[in-house]
Amino acid sequence: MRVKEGNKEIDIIEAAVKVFAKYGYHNSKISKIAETANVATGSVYVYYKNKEDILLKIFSDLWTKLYDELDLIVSNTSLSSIEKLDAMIDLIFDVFSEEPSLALVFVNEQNHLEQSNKKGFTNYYEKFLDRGEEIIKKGIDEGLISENIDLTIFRNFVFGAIRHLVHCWARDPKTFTINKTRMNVKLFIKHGIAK
Amino acid sequence: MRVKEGNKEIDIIEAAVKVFAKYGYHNSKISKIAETANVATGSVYVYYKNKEDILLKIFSDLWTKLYDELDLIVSNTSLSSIEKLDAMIDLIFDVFSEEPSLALVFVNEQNHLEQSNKKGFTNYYEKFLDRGEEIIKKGIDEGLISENIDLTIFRNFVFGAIRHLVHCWARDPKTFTINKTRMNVKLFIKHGIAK
Amino acid sequence: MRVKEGNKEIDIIEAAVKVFAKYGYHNSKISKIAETANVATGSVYVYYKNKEDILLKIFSDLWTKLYDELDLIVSNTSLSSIEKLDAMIDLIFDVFSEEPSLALVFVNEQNHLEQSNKKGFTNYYEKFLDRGEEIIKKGIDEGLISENIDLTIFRNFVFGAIRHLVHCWARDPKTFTINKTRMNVKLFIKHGIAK
Amino acid sequence: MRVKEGNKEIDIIEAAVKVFAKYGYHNSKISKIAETANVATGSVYVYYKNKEDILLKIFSDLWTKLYDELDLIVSNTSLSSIEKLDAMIDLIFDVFSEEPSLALVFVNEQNHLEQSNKKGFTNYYEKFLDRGEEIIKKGIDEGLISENIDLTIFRNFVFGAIRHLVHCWARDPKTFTINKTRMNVKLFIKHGIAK
DNA sequence: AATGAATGAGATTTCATTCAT
DNA sequence: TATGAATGAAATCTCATTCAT
Repeated sequence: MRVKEGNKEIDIIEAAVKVFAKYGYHNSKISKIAETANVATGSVYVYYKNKEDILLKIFSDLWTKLYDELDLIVSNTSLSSIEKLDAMIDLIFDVFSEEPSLALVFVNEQNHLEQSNKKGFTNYYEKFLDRGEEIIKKGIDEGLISENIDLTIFRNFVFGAIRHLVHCWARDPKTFTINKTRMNVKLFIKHGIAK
Repeated sequence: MRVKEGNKEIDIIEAAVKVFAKYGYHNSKISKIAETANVATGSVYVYYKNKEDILLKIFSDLWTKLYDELDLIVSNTSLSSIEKLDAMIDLIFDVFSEEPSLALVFVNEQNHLEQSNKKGFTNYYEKFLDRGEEIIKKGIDEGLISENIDLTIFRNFVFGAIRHLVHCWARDPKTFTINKTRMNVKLFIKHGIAK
Repeated sequence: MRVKEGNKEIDIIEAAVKVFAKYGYHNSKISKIAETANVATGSVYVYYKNKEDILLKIFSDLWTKLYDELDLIVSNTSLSSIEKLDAMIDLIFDVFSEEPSLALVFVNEQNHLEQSNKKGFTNYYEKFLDRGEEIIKKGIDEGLISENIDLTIFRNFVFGAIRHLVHCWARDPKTFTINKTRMNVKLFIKHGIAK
Repeated sequence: MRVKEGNKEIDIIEAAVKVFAKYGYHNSKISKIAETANVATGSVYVYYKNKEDILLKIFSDLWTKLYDELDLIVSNTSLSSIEKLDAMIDLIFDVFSEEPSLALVFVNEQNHLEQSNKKGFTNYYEKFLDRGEEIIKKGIDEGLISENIDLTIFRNFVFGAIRHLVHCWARDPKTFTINKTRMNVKLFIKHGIAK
């Protein structure tokens, strides 16, 4: 259990996630974030260099978490490649379904950060995708997955697809039920839609 | 009277696509767009109400074009559903591969517009997806496509996947060759990756 | 009878009176005046040097008209000073009651012009007041009007009072009926309110 | 924290009165007001929402002050109605003679505010006139003032007259000496000019 | 004379960031 | 550390005026 004991550094991040999710990065004011975090405007700059730095922290935390969890899956020797693939998809949906605001920020602002190409962010993001790619490679080696696919393309195909569906879910959770969505995704990825 | 030489209305849009692609919508200054279009700053406002109006025009033009072309495909009675699906994928890649800047704007700013939810935009975008969905429905009826898929989820799955790959291509055309990319996409969508 | 035969110079003035009355001088756009006059924007500048020039023309026309009519009254040897005073008051109310828009422009923008202190305007305005002052002087000489009044103060007292009442009337003609208003004004000026 | 030295809120208002008086509301730039107040441009917006808000504050302060002082006069049981009327006239001249700039702003911009009809302003202005009207009503009841006058017209007659004279005084204090002016005004209002 | 597209100077306003306390 | 008043650079947008036709 996390106890809320006035950790401003964390409060600010949590507030920023909410505010960025609601208004978008560029329309979010530092003063609004500070207010949401119950902190003075100036205090934000005690913990973060500037506005972008906050976004950077959000994403690096996110990808670190995703990476660490993915690592457990990949390292788990009792799972087949296909099962790992499923587990990876579940992981992503699980992480975001806990925090819809984070999902929105992730979807809307990831491009922004990629453009400014900060280290510490790209690192973890790429590492995550690399780790996911290992699953597929293994699957190919084991003969479970087709050898005719381009791994780089595939991983971005999946990334884009899931990101957009997370977006859909965050905006309209009734239509895009987590379980229905993830089930379909697994199906599409593994078997496509052709009969 | 002073008469139009050239076509400033179009020049401005083309300039805006370039500038938005390079700097992102929020970091693009009207003065930069005007400069790029060889036009005075004020002239931008002769043709467009404000900055967002320009973006709106870019997107509504884009989706109108995509819709019209998709319409031809869907109406073509000599194609099977699967062939139509392939043709739709080709269409998207074709449109963007002609204009990498437009591709970047499309990828980065679509969310922005969806949030402000302007008419004239959402209309065409949704209509395009609706039309694409018809292909799949037909395919299901014809027994070519699995009946176990959720159409709404599927269309967003594909939309997100392709959008991200277009992005990848625009940023790194060497790695994400148009042909290799579209080939893989068709494969993934139809057959998935499982053997 | 004035025949409307496409005299742009006049059309523009009449349009300007309407537009200034509705939006105020500073919020009135030349393009709106042109539109109202059924004339192209550029044509306004064929007849008037700039925006202020239009206002100047409105006021100089107004004061010229008022002056000429007042001249007739003052020169009329068959009227007593008191009757002339009454006639002057009637004159002002008559002129404005014909054109409520003009009344509003008069009230709201006179100060603006006085500040920029253009000739051709101040001239007629001052001449009008001078001519009015003659009536009072004569009345004093004839023993009809108190000799204890400061003429300069009096003329501005009356000017300010009537101007404001014209304003009241233009904004709320039901409450400030022309006849009731002018009757009261005559009473106040001549006899004050004390019993 | 950085703490208020001096009082910028008041400094800005005082600067605005000067600047509005000199250039008129529409020709006054925020940057000029800020400069005059020895404050950064942005600081103006810390205290006031926008330019009109500043004007609003000036007027509501003014009318509040006038109202409060008039209240004392009206409530003073040792004065006759006629004496109260005189005191009211004195009050107005006293308030403005302390601050010629304020007088000019009052005269030139009151209409502007009436048009945009903001609350907090109209309230106090109308309340002041209402309170003044009470004096007249009482005077009528006491038989000191003629019962043949329309109160609404009268109050606007006086308001317009005095406003314009305040204007004359502010622009040319030599000619329109406060004392001479107020003396004449009292005379005109009470006894008119007829012998 | 008439047009209206084009101009560009300039003003308002915003808000990330600073810094004195 | 914490504050929040103060800053001022920067960007959008307006519109009077111009001028090529």
